[in-house]
Amino acid sequence: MRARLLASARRLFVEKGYAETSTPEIVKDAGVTRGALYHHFDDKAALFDALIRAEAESLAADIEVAALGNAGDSMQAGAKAFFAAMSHPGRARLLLVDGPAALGQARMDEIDAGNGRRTLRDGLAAASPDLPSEELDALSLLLSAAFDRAAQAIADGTDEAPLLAGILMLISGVTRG
Amino acid sequence: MRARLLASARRLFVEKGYAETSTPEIVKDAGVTRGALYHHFDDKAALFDALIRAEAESLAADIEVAALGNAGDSMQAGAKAFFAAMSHPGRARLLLVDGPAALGQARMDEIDAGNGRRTLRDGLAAASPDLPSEELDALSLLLSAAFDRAAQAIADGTDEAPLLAGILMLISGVTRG
DNA sequence: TCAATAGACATACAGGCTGTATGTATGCAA
DNA sequence: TTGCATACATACAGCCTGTATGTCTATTGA
Repeated sequence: MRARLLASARRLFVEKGYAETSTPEIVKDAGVTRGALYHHFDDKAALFDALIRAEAESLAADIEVAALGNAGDSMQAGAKAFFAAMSHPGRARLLLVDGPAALGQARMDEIDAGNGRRTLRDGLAAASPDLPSEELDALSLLLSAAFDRAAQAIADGTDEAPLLAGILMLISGVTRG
Repeated sequence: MRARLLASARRLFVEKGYAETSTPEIVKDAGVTRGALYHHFDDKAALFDALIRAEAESLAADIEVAALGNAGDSMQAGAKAFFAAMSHPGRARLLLVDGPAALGQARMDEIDAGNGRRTLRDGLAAASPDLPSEELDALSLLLSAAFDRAAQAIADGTDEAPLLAGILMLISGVTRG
């Protein structure tokens, strides 16, 4: 039941966006009543929060799987794994557009537990051990923004190759000096 | 009247966000009725669209002014001018959070007329004439995402210096080859 | 000068959505 | 079997959006 609601919500949120999807639509799609929805979730935002948490978990799991497949240069492998996992239909919209808008960037960071940025920071720190800590923070923030924007563009149909190349240029530019 | 509505809308949108601000609140703050609002704007989104257009114009104007002041290295001067202009209260939220969420990234790009990205692309092209066109597109997209995220972080209270340094590191890493 | 019209606003209303309060059935526990 | 909690359904109140309608003023054209 909870799962049915989450599945219907995901489909509709991906298709029309969070704000434009009403709870009557969701429960109609799931074949239940609004009573069931408000029994399992405090409100519409809580339903979305649960959905986003599940999506973030799936993302992390997919990245882990893909990273095992891509051996070699860890940064390039990580970037490819991220893009592959992020290309799951609807994921970019949920995690990069509607999530921050509806729940706030702070809550999104909380859900992500800094997963992406932390990994990135660790990679940078390993490649450039002499960077001061605050500079590592700044660079990982900036690069994760670039990653996110690239994933969004790819989801919107932009060719992946130049974006991947661009990301790798940015990273190598930093790690070289 | 239009101006009064836009001013009240801006204050409330900045304070509480677009979705959480109702038209009755706006007109109450402006001291008029909803009739006036719907006389001047097609709907709430059109009011927000007009507000965003004005904000984007102010941003462009402020950047131009600041850029005249900051002579020297054009990239560093441009970055400083961008951050300074973007630190105008509420601007980051309007242009980087609520704008894309409510109007869509496509509409935001249309309003911006690609101003920021185009400038960035021109700068990159001048510094690295041998980069292929599609790579310039990718890099300017990625870097503008980094610029935006940095501006957001600064608006949220993060120290500007490491972010500016990080941006310049990213750019110099790319332009050096 | 006077009627006709357009613009600027106010008022009133219909429909939809959210969240809550209330009702009902089912299973478990004492 | 009596009591209670859980899982839902139904009903309701309040708010919000967008539209329809009314009013007043300024302007235009004859």
